[in-house]
Amino acid sequence: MSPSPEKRAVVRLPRAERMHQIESAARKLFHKHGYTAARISEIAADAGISEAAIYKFYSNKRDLLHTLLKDWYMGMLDDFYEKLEGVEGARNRIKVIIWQHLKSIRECPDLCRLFYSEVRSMPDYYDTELYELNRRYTLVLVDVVKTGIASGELRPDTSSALVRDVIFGGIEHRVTPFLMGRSDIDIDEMSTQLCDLVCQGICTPDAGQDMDRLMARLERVADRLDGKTKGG
Amino acid sequence: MSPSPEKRAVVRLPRAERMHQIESAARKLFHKHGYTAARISEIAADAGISEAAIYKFYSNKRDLLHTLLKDWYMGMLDDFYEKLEGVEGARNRIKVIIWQHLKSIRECPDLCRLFYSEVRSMPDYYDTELYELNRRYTLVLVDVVKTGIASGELRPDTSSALVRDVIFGGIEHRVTPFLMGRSDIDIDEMSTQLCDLVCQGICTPDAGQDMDRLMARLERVADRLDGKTKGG
DNA sequence: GAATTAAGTAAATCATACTCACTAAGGCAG
DNA sequence: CTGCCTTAGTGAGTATGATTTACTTAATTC
Repeated sequence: MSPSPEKRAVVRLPRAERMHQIESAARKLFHKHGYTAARISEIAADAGISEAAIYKFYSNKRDLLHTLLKDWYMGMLDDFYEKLEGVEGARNRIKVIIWQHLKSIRECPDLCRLFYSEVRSMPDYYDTELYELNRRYTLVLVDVVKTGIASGELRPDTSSALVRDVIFGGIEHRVTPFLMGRSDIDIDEMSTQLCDLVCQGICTPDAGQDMDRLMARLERVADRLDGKTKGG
Repeated sequence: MSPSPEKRAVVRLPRAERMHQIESAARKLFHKHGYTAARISEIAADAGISEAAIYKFYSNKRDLLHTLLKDWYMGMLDDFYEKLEGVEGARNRIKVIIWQHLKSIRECPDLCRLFYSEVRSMPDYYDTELYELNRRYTLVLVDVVKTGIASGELRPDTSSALVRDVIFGGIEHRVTPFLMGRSDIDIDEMSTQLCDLVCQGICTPDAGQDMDRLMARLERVADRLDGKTKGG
């Protein structure tokens, strides 16, 4: 009945399908063990193929990692453009960018962490496609800031690059405990707080609040006088 | 004259001295090749000993890296306390912290980069002494902000943790091209810009003593009117 | 000057990314 | 239907580099 040394039939899949399986396995195991500790052998086993087969699709382990992250980044970029559509005003647009960025992180903390720890700090990062994608991504914010300066909504001496670094760098630090699995994040609260912090610095101050307070006080005085004179 | 298979005499040094040599070599080679690509064998050769000897002093390659970075961090912490002495006012103290942090980075970009890329993102970072040192380091800023809130100099709804993340995260991003050897940094300009950006957000807006004077006058008027109606 | 400690080594071990030389499935041209 | 050719897939390596082991010998102590 069952031929003894049954040579398990080799399962062959179309290229795209197999790559999808490999990438799923890689993502799972990079997440579980981290990039360095994740073993190609384990990824291969999980994808149902031999180690050597991995190298038919990716030139090396790093290339596999970059493939995962490029997909993620391209999705995030699309989200930016989509969500910004129809939003007017520099402050509102900045808020959307912050919110959307936090949402992407919340959805894929594993990929985000891989990007922070394994890609961005490598010596050859500036030569990678991911660097280019990241540039395009952060450029969205830079352009919003520049437009805001031109329209007069933002201080003319604002450094758009500094705003970019403060926002993306601030988010990165703020989000680290979450990426390490030590806490959760409240996207709405965090985006509001950060946007307020940054904008109350870079928005042209509309001394309005003070004026409001003054008016309110004046009104109270007037009321008092009114009441007194009416009553007396 | 010269004995042929001359067995090169083994040079023995006191522990502290040898460790110093190893750490110098390690720093040099970590800088030259990056942590992963730096070879223990090359570090050993540079320090004038065999590979195996390294393990008499450090439990592994990572431990050697952490030793370098702990020294650096401890020096930075001392600098903070020293430079803050005698500086009054939240805004001035924040400026000093930013300036000093940038100066430390400028002086040791190699160590800074190792910390960013090799230490902070490791899964076990939270269990390391470096994590504790980093906490103490950033706590200096957090305390300054809290004191500033208490004294009324900073907005009462300021999140000290957010300020910390925005400042240290912003600096990290701002400084990355420099760490990668692609640009220089102007400490004075950068610290002024960043401090202005952050403080004009978190400082209670003294929309001018002008406004205050105006309001004081208004109050006097109100009081006088109050007195008049009371008296009359 | 014997005993102990500690600096140092050479050679083995081990883990793991990556390569090589090969097998065979299955679409397609004739 | 059949032989060819592209390509998914494999098993058995190779290479490299961190760490371990078992040992040697210089310095220190009593």
